[in-house]
Amino acid sequence: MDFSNKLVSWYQNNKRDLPWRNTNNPYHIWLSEIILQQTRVLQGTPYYLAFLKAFPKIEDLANSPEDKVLKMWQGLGYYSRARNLHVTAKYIVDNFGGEFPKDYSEVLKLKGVGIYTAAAITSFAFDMPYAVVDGNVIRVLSRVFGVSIPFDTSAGKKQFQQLAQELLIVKKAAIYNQAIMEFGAIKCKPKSPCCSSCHLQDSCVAYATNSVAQLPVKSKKIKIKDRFLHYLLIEQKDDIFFGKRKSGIWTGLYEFPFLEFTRKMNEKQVMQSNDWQKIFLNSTFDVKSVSYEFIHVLSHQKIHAQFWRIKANRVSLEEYELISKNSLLEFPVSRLTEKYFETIDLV
DNA sequence: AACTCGGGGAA
DNA sequence: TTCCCAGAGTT
Repeated sequence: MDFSNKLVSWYQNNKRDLPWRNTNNPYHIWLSEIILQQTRVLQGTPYYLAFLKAFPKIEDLANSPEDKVLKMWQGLGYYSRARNLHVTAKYIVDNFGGEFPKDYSEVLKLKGVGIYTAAAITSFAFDMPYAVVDGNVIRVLSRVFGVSIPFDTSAGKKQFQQLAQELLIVKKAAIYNQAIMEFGAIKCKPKSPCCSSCHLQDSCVAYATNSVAQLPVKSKKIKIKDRFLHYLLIEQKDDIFFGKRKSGIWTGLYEFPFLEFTRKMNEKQVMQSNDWQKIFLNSTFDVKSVSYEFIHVLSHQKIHAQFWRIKANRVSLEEYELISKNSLLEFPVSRLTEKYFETIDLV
């Protein structure tokens, strides 16, 4: 039996029971695919179930306020996914009467849907012959066929895409795509792959050449930048300054006003900075406490954060609004802010 | 082509 | 620590 049919056969006997399988509903499949982008099944599953419960139909999602969508997405990361999910739900309701487009090029046009997700949706929902290429597929193909070109280059992407499309069983697109990804996820794993019990061992180039651990090949490595943030919880009576981020990391989430530095600053240095003095120039203030340093590590940033609790009068901050302290937990916030909330009494 | 965008789990 | 996860959008 050839590679593709072996995979399908393996899949039918070894697949996990996941909540977005065994459905042809394109709304459900789209939702699951957006949630699972760069996200593990274990982490994404509870979000998928919660979204379907809160928004049973795409119209429910389209009619929701963005802040509610972001609040439900809180903790999952890559928040542009949630904003694009919401934008696309409205777009489908407005332009397609709530019915998911069936044309590949139309699906690919949707915000937040790239070539992987377009192939996943059209194949899983409509059994159309588009091969998926995700991290799992790249790993399986690079090892089995000994493809050592870096996958994060344009030439590499093209080569893996072409190989995947050649291997696709056109008449069984949905199950084949599921099979190769499932095989990569639970058998041909990144770190300790199960080669000893692998039914493709005899035909695996990487296994024969003892290069399983060296594949796939990635060319660039990201460098992490340190950021030093001082969040200011400025309280005026029972209110506190809070605002929605407009750009950069955590766009769309809410946060306290903050001062940012490129190096570690002590409290005195922070209070002597121009940014601090600009905020408190015409006001009276009293620093009640300063938290310890929270270390928040992201893929490309290491954030050092401290939270200042300050009572003040006559502060004005244009980009922020004064909200009631006891409503803070209703807003979508980053995991960093959420973790800070877990350490204090807000009232 | 390079950069940006989260958070967590596994080794 | 390092890697990478059912990647996409912007510059």
